[in-house]
Amino acid sequence: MARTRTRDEILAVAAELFYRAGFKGTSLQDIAAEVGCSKATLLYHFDSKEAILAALLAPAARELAELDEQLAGLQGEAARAAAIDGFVDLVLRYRREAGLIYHGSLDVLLTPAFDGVQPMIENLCSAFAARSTDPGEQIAAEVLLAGICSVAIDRPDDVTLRSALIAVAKRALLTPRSKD
Amino acid sequence: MARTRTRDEILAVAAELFYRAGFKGTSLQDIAAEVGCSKATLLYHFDSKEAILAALLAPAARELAELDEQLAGLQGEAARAAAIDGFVDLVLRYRREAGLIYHGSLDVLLTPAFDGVQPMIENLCSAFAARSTDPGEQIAAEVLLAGICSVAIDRPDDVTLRSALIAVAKRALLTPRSKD
DNA sequence: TCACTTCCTGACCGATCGGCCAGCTTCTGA
DNA sequence: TCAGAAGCTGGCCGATCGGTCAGGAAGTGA
Repeated sequence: MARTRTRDEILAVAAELFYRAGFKGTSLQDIAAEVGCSKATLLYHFDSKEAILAALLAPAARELAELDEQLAGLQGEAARAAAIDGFVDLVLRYRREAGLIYHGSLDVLLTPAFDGVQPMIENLCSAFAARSTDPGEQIAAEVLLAGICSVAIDRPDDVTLRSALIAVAKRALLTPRSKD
Repeated sequence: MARTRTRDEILAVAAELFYRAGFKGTSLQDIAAEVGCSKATLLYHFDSKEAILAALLAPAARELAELDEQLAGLQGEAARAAAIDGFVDLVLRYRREAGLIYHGSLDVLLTPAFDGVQPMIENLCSAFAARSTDPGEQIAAEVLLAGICSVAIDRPDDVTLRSALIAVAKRALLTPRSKD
């Protein structure tokens, strides 16, 4: 049973700073100053700066893995619809983490904390594209994935944002293309 | 008349490294090593690391300003159509720079190099939304802007990519909404 | 009370960072 | 030919970085 809330505060502050200033652009001292403790305190609670990042991402990655599992058995439009709903909800629950993925530099993606995430994002993309191999559909899926992550951060109104995100995704991805 | 191509090489290498590793994650020594010169050579050609970033962004920012001007007199669907075409073409011409905007950390946006860019992006967003103040339309516009920037980098095939980006943007943004 | 655990910290470390500077080399045009 | 400009560099600087460590304070339960 933790006796203090310092660990949680570190994570909350780090999430904000990593998002704003980037992982590399945020120093341990930055985090410590914001929390109101020493740098050594951060390193008492976490092994390293990357361990902070990993701990930050763990809950979101866990839920992404669950979504990944749900989608694994689905094909075509069923996969797409489930992916859109699931992903939008996930992004709304983990706004900073999602922003880190798409607003963070690519070097963050190379850290061990992201090891399992990349394949799941690719699976998600495949589901967004209804398992199509058509380049146009794949590109559309990627646009929507990236776009949803990018705009989720700054809008406080979950209800409007959620319905708008789902609506735009469906318009972009669900429009009948049987005439192509 | 420049006697060497060193300055251009610095810019090309910096564009790639800033994109991959972020501005803060790329050191002057990283750039110098890749170019094959000394760090001091970089600083002979550019006043500072940020001056490199500014020089990098200048051409893209110039063209963005031109697009901004073209769009200024347009309303509604005309604004939207012109914005989509213009922006997609701009992004395809400046893939790394566009990636820097959306794949870079927010602290890059706070540098003087980006001073004039932010308002233009907002204008572009307004044009994508056909000047609508409806939150759903604004959100859709932002999703598409971010998404287009995010996927432009890694696809070599301009023709397929261009038509796909324009198509997804129009589907997402142009679908009749008179039934709402 | 006291041994142990948890929590925290100042001081320190070696490495890296952006940038400066004196000086050398190469090129150019009068 | 030569003065000046352009181009480049090794060595250096102060600042910052992630991380280490010995030690102190607070809490806990026997």
